[in-house]
Amino acid sequence: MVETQLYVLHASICQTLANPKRLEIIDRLRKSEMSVMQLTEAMQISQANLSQHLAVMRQKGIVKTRREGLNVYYQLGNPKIVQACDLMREVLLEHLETGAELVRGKQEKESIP
Amino acid sequence: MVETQLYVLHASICQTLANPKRLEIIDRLRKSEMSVMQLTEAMQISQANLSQHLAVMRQKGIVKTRREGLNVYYQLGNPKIVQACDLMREVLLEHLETGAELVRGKQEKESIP
DNA sequence: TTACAATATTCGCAAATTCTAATATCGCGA
DNA sequence: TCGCGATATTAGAATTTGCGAATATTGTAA
Repeated sequence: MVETQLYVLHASICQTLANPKRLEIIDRLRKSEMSVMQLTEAMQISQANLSQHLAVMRQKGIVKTRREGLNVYYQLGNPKIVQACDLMREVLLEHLETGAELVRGKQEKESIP
Repeated sequence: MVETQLYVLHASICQTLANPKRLEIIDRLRKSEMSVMQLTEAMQISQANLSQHLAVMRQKGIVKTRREGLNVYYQLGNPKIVQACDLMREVLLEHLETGAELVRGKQEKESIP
């Protein structure tokens, strides 16, 4: 089944977005491109770790790069990424509204009727 | 930082979508609601495992349930989920077009310039 | 060519995920 | 109440992921 392969690839895209630091990177890059150094300074994260996250996103086409001397500038690879992230954030916020527990550590499970 | 917490929650939504089986479930539910039994028969997966996946998605508000006698019917909890999935699939397909390696196991890394 | 700054990669380990097997719960009819 | 079908939960092993530490690469200027 070719469908199965698509789900696997699709899941790997989601997996790439499934990290708070990477989401913050995306959020910062939506305003403008940034160099690795700029990102390192803006975020609380080591340069090596940042570079790892960027590599993961690069391989999935989520960000793309432009070199300028010693610096490498990262930008979003596809505007649809931002749209998808915004949609997911809306889903999150709507879910928080109808059951405002999650915000402060209460992990009350959603019950079945 | 309240932002950080949001990124963590957002990442957990993405994590929930980061599984091929769960994406297939979402894809099946977009057409119509289905009972656990119907899903079990339609997908190649054990009932226990399916139930686990459904529980994960339930807790994140991605699916919701309706009971009818012994059967529990699942449906999507928010139409925006489908939109987000479609967008991510477009990103995936566009990325595959510009570098058609991934499809057949060649994991050539995206290089920096 | 050498040195240095910016960035990337590799390695090893703790923590998180996923799956199967086994068990539990829930609703209904006899 | 008892038994059964549908669904849910738990436990444990195997795999994957995230991160720090160390090291490598790349581009530039002296």
